[in-house]
Amino acid sequence: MGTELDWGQIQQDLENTNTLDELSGVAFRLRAMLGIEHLTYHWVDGAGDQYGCTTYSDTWEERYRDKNYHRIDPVILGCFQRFHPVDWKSLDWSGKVAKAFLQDAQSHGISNQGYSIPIRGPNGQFALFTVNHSCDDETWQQFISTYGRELILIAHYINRKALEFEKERQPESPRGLSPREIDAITLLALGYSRAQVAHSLSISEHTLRVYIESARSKLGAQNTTHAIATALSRGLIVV
Amino acid sequence: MGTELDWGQIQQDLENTNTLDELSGVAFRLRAMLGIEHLTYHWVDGAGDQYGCTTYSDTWEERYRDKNYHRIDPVILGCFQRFHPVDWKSLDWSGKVAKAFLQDAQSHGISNQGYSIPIRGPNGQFALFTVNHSCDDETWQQFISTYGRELILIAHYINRKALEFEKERQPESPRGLSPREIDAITLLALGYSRAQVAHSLSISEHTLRVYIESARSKLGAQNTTHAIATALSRGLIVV
DNA sequence: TTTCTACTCCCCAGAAACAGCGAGGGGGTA
DNA sequence: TACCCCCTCGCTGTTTCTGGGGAGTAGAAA
Repeated sequence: MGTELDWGQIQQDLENTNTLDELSGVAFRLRAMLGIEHLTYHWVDGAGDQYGCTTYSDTWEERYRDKNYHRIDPVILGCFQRFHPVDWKSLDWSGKVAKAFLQDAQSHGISNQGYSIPIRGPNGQFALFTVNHSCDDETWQQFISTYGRELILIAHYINRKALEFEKERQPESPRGLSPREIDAITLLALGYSRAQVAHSLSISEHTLRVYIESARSKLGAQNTTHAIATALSRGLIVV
Repeated sequence: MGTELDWGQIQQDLENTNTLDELSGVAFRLRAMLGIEHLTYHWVDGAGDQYGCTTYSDTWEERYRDKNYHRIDPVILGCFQRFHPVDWKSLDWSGKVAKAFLQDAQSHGISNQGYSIPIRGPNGQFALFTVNHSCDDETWQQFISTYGRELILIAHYINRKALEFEKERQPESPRGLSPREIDAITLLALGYSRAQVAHSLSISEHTLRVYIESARSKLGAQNTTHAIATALSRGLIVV
């Protein structure tokens, strides 16, 4: 494994990256710089419309998507509730499905040591940056303590780049919700009924419905529950 | 301004920080290390229940809270929609309220140059790390390009510490949901009606209701919408 | 073996949410 | 000034959800 990263080069490299495909090249070059076996940036989208760049095999990538593994992968589930980087060893692999997943992963070339960094952006965006290698625990510990800070920064910069691409992909500007709309759906998300919300906000239930309706249409949601879920996952409201 | 940060010392300092009050000490020491006038970590909570650590005057801090400035502060509004760090100059200060806010801030000792880094954690947590100084544009540019990466890391580590404090404040042990229950509420969160969900899962609508009911009671939720919001914010389902 | 949990199905009546309509006042922006 | 968005209130009927109840299977855990 190398000893020091050339940040000028990394930033230059990212600067010259203009498409998602080119990001894969960055992944491979970073892998070489770090001297590890695998490196992945994975934008996690609940709908399964996920992408990123990886040095894993295409086979595994496809399999992961086909099997909807992002719903059971302990790495994703664990990181989703954490802020700090996570060593795979500290995750919960006790479940039956988790064990089967682990076995399947290893049979597709995923190494035993892993370290994943959760990254979050606006509107509830969530991504994972992962380094993966096969070695003993001590060597791995050494690697993490040497490169821990650098890995956080790499995760940050790659995500920044990915968000740029995303912005180009969907220039739709999701209009924000008005304060009253936010109040309304926040209280609904807290379990209040319409009547209770209307009372809390000191407005009539009819008025309340107008807010819910407009929030729903702004969010492109099918129904109230969908609107709440959308607002939550976009980070428009906090419960 | 200094030239190189001693990360060992910074991490040690954070390690020894066990309360929110002690975090203020860290802020002052970091300010000295960076050789700037002000430094702020600010946890932004939609409900206004915000806290953090700052080297700003208590007067300004109180005023900020009293006036609910977090609702109009262009720094917060701007950073909330961005991922990358933001120089205050690139924000939109054109509004009337924004100008008044800026003037008020400067009359309370806030310097002209500012650089804010948005940070996000699980469950929609959002915080800002800001450095503030008075100097000309060129000097400031120099400072940012020298310390940009370090500032990102400082923001990361302080936020990690703040989240630890927060977790101590509200410990909870959520029982997991069964696979069928997860399927059910996930589809509901995606906007499906009961009938559609039942059809998708190839079960009767009656059965579906049992799942929703049991999920609701496990989550301690008042109604279906509440259950979905709870599951989402606990990271039990992903949409 | 017993016990527990997960999964499946069924009934009913009342409460709540839904969809779509219209209308007026206030405030800021162009 | 005109325009747009936000906030507020109103009506009606239809669809859906809610909250009780009970009951049987299979598999895993104790």
